[in-house]
Amino acid sequence: MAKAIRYWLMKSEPNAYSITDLSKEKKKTTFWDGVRNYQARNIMRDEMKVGDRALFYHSNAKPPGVVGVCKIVKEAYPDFSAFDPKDKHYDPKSRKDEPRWFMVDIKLEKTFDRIVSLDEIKGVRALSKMVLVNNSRLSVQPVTKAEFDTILKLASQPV
DNA sequence: GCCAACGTTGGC
DNA sequence: GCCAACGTTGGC
Repeated sequence: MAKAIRYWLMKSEPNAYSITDLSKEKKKTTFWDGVRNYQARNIMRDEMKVGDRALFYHSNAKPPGVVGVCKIVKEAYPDFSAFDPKDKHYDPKSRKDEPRWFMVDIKLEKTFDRIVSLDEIKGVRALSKMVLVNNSRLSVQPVTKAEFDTILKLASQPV
Protein backbone atom coordinates (compact mmCIF):
# COMPACT_ATOMS: atom_id res chain seq x y z
CA MET A 1 0.00 0.00 0.00
CA ALA A 2 1.19 3.49 -0.76
CA LYS A 3 2.32 5.58 2.15
CA ALA A 4 -0.40 7.83 3.46
CA ILE A 5 -0.23 11.40 2.26
CA ARG A 6 0.60 14.09 4.74
CA TYR A 7 -0.72 17.54 5.34
CA TRP A 8 1.02 20.90 5.65
CA LEU A 9 0.41 24.59 5.88
CA MET A 10 2.38 27.09 3.84
CA LYS A 11 2.35 30.80 4.44
CA SER A 12 2.67 33.61 2.00
CA GLU A 13 2.09 37.30 2.32
CA PRO A 14 -0.48 38.13 -0.34
CA ASN A 15 1.39 41.36 -1.05
CA ALA A 16 4.32 39.24 -2.13
CA TYR A 17 2.52 36.22 -3.58
CA SER A 18 -1.16 35.46 -3.18
CA ILE A 19 -3.35 32.51 -4.02
CA THR A 20 -4.70 34.60 -6.90
CA ASP A 21 -1.17 34.88 -8.26
CA LEU A 22 -0.89 31.10 -8.04
CA SER A 23 -4.22 30.67 -9.84
CA LYS A 24 -2.84 32.70 -12.75
CA GLU A 25 0.30 30.62 -13.16
CA LYS A 26 0.68 28.30 -16.09
CA LYS A 27 -0.69 24.96 -14.89
CA LYS A 28 -1.47 26.75 -11.60
CA THR A 29 1.94 25.59 -10.44
CA THR A 30 4.84 27.41 -8.86
CA PHE A 31 8.07 26.79 -6.98
CA TRP A 32 8.06 27.73 -3.32
CA ASP A 33 11.26 29.75 -3.19
CA GLY A 34 12.58 32.11 -0.57
CA VAL A 35 12.25 29.96 2.53
CA ARG A 36 15.24 30.83 4.74
CA ASN A 37 14.38 29.06 7.93
CA TYR A 38 16.00 25.72 8.75
CA GLN A 39 12.98 24.10 10.31
CA ALA A 40 10.82 25.01 7.33
CA ARG A 41 13.55 23.91 4.96
CA ASN A 42 13.91 20.55 6.65
CA ILE A 43 10.22 19.91 6.26
CA MET A 44 10.35 20.71 2.56
CA ARG A 45 13.61 18.88 1.95
CA ASP A 46 13.00 15.76 4.02
CA GLU A 47 9.32 15.27 4.53
CA MET A 48 7.17 16.66 1.75
CA LYS A 49 6.23 14.10 -0.86
CA VAL A 50 4.44 14.32 -4.17
CA GLY A 51 0.74 14.04 -3.51
CA ASP A 52 0.83 15.65 -0.08
CA ARG A 53 -1.62 18.49 0.46
CA ALA A 54 -0.91 21.92 1.86
CA LEU A 55 -3.19 24.62 3.16
CA PHE A 56 -2.36 27.96 1.55
CA TYR A 57 -2.27 30.62 4.22
CA HIS A 58 -2.24 34.39 3.78
CA SER A 59 -0.12 36.02 6.46
CA ASN A 60 0.08 39.74 7.09
CA ALA A 61 -3.31 39.97 5.46
CA LYS A 62 -6.62 41.44 6.50
CA PRO A 63 -7.66 39.11 7.86
CA PRO A 64 -4.91 36.48 7.98
CA GLY A 65 -6.20 32.98 7.26
CA VAL A 66 -6.34 29.87 5.11
CA VAL A 67 -7.53 30.59 1.58
CA GLY A 68 -7.14 27.32 -0.30
CA VAL A 69 -5.46 23.99 -0.84
CA CYS A 70 -2.49 22.97 -2.95
CA LYS A 71 -0.81 19.75 -3.81
CA ILE A 72 2.90 19.02 -3.76
CA VAL A 73 3.83 18.17 -7.35
CA LYS A 74 7.61 18.13 -7.15
CA GLU A 75 9.84 17.17 -4.27
CA ALA A 76 12.71 19.25 -2.92
CA TYR A 77 15.40 20.66 -5.18
CA PRO A 78 17.84 23.54 -4.64
CA ASP A 79 16.30 26.98 -4.31
CA PHE A 80 18.10 28.84 -7.06
CA SER A 81 17.01 32.23 -5.79
CA ALA A 82 19.70 31.81 -3.11
CA PHE A 83 22.37 31.82 -5.84
CA ASP A 84 21.33 35.12 -7.42
CA PRO A 85 23.03 38.18 -5.90
CA LYS A 86 20.23 40.36 -7.23
CA ASP A 87 17.52 38.30 -5.62
CA LYS A 88 15.91 39.47 -2.42
CA HIS A 89 16.56 36.06 -0.91
CA TYR A 90 20.19 35.80 -2.03
CA ASP A 91 22.37 33.86 0.41
CA PRO A 92 26.10 33.74 -0.38
CA LYS A 93 26.48 30.80 1.96
CA SER A 94 24.37 28.63 -0.31
CA ARG A 95 26.51 27.34 -3.16
CA LYS A 96 25.51 25.41 -6.22
CA ASP A 97 27.76 22.51 -5.23
CA GLU A 98 26.43 22.62 -1.69
CA PRO A 99 22.98 24.18 -1.63
CA ARG A 100 21.69 25.31 1.70
CA TRP A 101 18.10 26.10 0.74
CA PHE A 102 15.50 23.97 -0.97
CA MET A 103 12.06 24.36 -2.44
CA VAL A 104 9.20 22.23 -3.71
CA ASP A 105 6.67 22.80 -6.48
CA ILE A 106 3.03 23.22 -5.56
CA LYS A 107 -0.10 23.19 -7.67
CA LEU A 108 -3.28 24.98 -6.74
CA GLU A 109 -6.03 22.49 -6.12
CA LYS A 110 -8.80 24.59 -4.67
CA THR A 111 -9.45 28.19 -3.73
CA PHE A 112 -11.92 28.36 -0.88
CA ASP A 113 -15.20 30.20 -1.36
CA ARG A 114 -14.33 32.04 1.80
CA ILE A 115 -11.29 32.61 3.97
CA VAL A 116 -10.97 30.57 7.14
CA SER A 117 -9.50 33.30 9.26
CA LEU A 118 -6.93 32.92 12.00
CA ASP A 119 -9.46 34.40 14.35
CA GLU A 120 -11.96 31.68 13.48
CA ILE A 121 -9.31 28.96 13.76
CA LYS A 122 -8.44 30.17 17.25
CA GLY A 123 -12.05 29.76 18.25
CA VAL A 124 -12.34 26.12 17.21
CA ARG A 125 -11.41 23.61 19.86
CA ALA A 126 -10.37 20.93 17.36
CA LEU A 127 -7.80 23.35 15.95
CA SER A 128 -6.34 24.56 19.22
CA LYS A 129 -3.23 22.41 18.84
CA MET A 130 -2.35 23.66 15.38
CA VAL A 131 1.25 24.77 14.99
CA LEU A 132 -0.17 27.93 13.48
CA VAL A 133 -1.73 28.84 16.79
CA ASN A 134 1.21 27.77 18.95
CA ASN A 135 4.33 28.55 16.94
CA SER A 136 3.00 31.23 14.72
CA ARG A 137 6.26 32.13 13.02
CA LEU A 138 7.03 28.89 11.22
CA SER A 139 6.26 29.43 7.53
CA VAL A 140 6.02 25.78 6.52
CA GLN A 141 4.43 23.58 9.13
CA PRO A 142 2.76 20.22 9.63
CA VAL A 143 -1.00 19.87 9.99
CA THR A 144 -2.80 16.72 11.10
CA LYS A 145 -5.38 15.08 8.86
CA ALA A 146 -8.05 15.92 11.39
CA GLU A 147 -7.05 19.58 11.37
CA PHE A 148 -6.90 19.62 7.60
CA ASP A 149 -10.36 18.09 7.31
CA THR A 150 -11.75 20.50 9.87
CA ILE A 151 -10.47 23.50 7.94
CA LEU A 152 -11.94 22.13 4.70
CA LYS A 153 -15.26 21.63 6.38
CA LEU A 154 -15.26 25.16 7.77
CA ALA A 155 -14.41 26.53 4.34
CA SER A 156 -17.43 24.79 2.83
CA GLN A 157 -19.80 26.24 5.39
CA PRO A 158 -21.17 29.77 5.47
CA VAL A 159 -19.69 31.97 8.18
C1' DG B 1 3.67 51.33 12.85
C1' DC B 2 4.41 48.75 17.11
C1' DC B 3 6.39 45.16 19.33
C1' DA B 4 6.56 40.24 21.23
C1' DA B 5 8.49 36.11 20.07
C1' DC B 6 11.80 33.89 17.80
C1' DG B 7 16.01 32.80 15.06
C1' DT B 8 20.75 33.97 13.78
C1' DT B 9 25.27 35.91 14.32
C1' DG B 10 29.56 36.61 16.23
C1' DG B 11 32.63 38.08 20.08
C1' DC B 12 34.56 36.11 23.90
C1' DG C 1 29.28 27.00 24.23
C1' DC C 2 27.27 31.22 26.16
C1' DC C 3 24.67 35.08 25.36
C1' DA C 4 24.03 40.00 23.88
C1' DA C 5 22.89 42.29 19.88
C1' DC C 6 20.56 42.29 15.96
C1' DG C 7 17.18 40.93 12.30
C1' DT C 8 12.72 38.96 10.96
C1' DT C 9 7.99 37.48 11.27
C1' DG C 10 3.49 38.47 11.56
C1' DG C 11 -0.61 39.62 14.52
C1' DC C 12 -2.65 43.53 16.12
